Amino acid sequence: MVDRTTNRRVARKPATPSPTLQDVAQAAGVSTATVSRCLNSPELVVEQTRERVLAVVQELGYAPNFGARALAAKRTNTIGAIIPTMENAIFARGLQAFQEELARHGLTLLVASSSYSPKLEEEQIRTLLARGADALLLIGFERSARAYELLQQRGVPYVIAWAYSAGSDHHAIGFDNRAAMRALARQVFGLGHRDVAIIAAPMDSNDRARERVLGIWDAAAEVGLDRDALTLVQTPYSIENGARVMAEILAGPRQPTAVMCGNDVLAVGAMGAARAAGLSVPGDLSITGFDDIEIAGIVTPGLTTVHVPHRQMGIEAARVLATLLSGGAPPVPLLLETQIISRASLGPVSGT
Amino acid sequence: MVDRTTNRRVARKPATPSPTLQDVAQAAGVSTATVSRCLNSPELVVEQTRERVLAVVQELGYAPNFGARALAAKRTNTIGAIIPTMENAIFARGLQAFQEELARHGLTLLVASSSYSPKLEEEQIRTLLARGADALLLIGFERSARAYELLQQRGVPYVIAWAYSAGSDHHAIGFDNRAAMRALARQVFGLGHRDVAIIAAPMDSNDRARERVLGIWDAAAEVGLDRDALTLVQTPYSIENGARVMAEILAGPRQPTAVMCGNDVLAVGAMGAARAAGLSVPGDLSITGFDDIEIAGIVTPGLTTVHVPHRQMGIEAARVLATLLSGGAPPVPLLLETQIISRASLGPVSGT
DNA sequence: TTGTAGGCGTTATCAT
DNA sequence: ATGATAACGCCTACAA
Repeated sequence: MVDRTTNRRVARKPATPSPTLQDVAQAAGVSTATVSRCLNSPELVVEQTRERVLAVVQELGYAPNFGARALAAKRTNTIGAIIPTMENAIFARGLQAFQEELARHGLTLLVASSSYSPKLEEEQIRTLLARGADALLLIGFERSARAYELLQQRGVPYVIAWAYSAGSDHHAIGFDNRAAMRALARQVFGLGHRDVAIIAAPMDSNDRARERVLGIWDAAAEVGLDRDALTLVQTPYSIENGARVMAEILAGPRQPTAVMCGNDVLAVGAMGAARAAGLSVPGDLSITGFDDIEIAGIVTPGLTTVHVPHRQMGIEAARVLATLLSGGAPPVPLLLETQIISRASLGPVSGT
Repeated sequence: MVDRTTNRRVARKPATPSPTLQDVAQAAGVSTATVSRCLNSPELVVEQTRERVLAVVQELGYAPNFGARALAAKRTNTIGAIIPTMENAIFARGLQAFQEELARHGLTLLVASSSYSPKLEEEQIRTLLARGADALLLIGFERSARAYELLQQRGVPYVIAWAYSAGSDHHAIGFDNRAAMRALARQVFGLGHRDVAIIAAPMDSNDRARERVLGIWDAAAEVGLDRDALTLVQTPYSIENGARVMAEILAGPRQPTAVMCGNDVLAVGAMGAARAAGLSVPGDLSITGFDDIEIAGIVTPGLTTVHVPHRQMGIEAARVLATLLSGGAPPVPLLLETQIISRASLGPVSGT
């Protein structure tokens, strides 16, 4: 394939196309049906034949053609997942665990990302279904009615993760974003903070972001603070955005004593900006995050945040789908526990 | 679909299966061939017919069946990418850019991860090919001869990224890991460091990791240091591993004045551990990374590292594949420039 | 236990 | 410009 003289690749189409079931069958001296069985229901074929066939399969490096298989069997053993973004670590760990558990059930993962856009998400759902995904993992409840209709109409099982709602009709596996953030906010207010700013992700079309802000407002109300008393800025998740917004807040008229961020990525950025502005954390300013991703424990000071059981969520989600696909009893929505991780970034309001 | 009385999902298979070309054709009063043409070569069908057909397509929410299409057309407009891991941010940005550029060419991305295992990578190659990937993105040169044979035999175009080798037969788009790390190491030695430890990723089956260590050894030799004089520890990429290994080094007999890490993730972990041990960076200990991912600029002190043009690499890789697929001239391997980013984590050796 | 044969939804080649 | 129709590679009753 390579012309060694000029050391340049020779563009040429395959001399050897992929071997097919036919090829294997012929080489093994059996019918295609038998080869197919060897691969899909080995127990139906007698040991001797099976061994011979599998040897040929090995030798030829045969791999079933996915399209053909999907077409004939009407299932692909493929699970599609649509996550808002692959850029930061938020979903990475959960997805990894999801994948590992799927593999344990003989299922393959197909990932797509929606960039937090409902329109794009719907498109991705369509794409994944056309690609033959047998089931889907979706993040959060919020999406167009059309998207839900599409799923129901096609009868595709799906599970919603990263969010939980008690009375929901959907299979869900997640945690209570609002309650978790409320608990954290109580701590913040309990330490005497009253000038609190919120850096959240864009709340339209992101129920998790919204729920978390609601949690803060809940706690604010408990100490008699009006929600309008809290500065609220929305910006897409990224370290840079967190830093930029924090700089803007610090340049603004009201200096908060604490900044609660919608997630760790924003918080880490905010912390960087605060430090760059010469503020000490938590001396001059307390900062909190959400998620407890790896960097939360690495930054200085350590970030006080809410631990989310990402891996467990991924594993449970995979199990739910596996159960659904094998016709098992539809499990009940599962609520996982979160936990406040107290590190140094949150301290009492500085005495003035 | 949902029984509102008990508020429990009713498990049932679709009343409405996905509409097929047939359905559309029938509803529009044309043949399936015409519908197909409307979708794939609209210019071949007269406007009036086309409009009618497309209206029906809309109405029925028709989406072509991927498997059937792949089977018939023998191409999928899908590009497979096999990256070592999705867990950390190393490949995230480049992959995102890759994806965006692919989309611009009407191509879809399919991601698989190999967990840094050559065996798994080969398996993934097989899987992606079976799934009909028209071309592949691979990371680094090192893989089994079998894997390369498979690719050549099938005539599947592929491009290798994150690495570069001058005399290579492969389409590659990357940077010189060895030279880049050598340049950084020269700075380290230039600042007077002689007790230098290396925290690298496992070097078997990871040419990037190996090249980077070689670069350090190159520079060491230039100042008359034997490579054995440098402590070398290998550990998989993760913040936690970086921290653990650093702790071990600090507990060991020889205290380095500088630690060069194979990438930023390890470096950030190492920095955390150093701080936890009460060392000041760079006062007591200098630390360097590689990649220049986001956290490098966020940690305290900022991490001195090598900037890799991830996005550009992703974009160029996508262009190469698009060109290859459209039968264009095979481009020559492309070498991108890296750049040393000097932040605070690297300082002169403390005077004793 | 194994083989035969029909069909899955598209594309593409011929005709018309 | 459009319509028949033969592949494409595999699965799965059904038969033997």
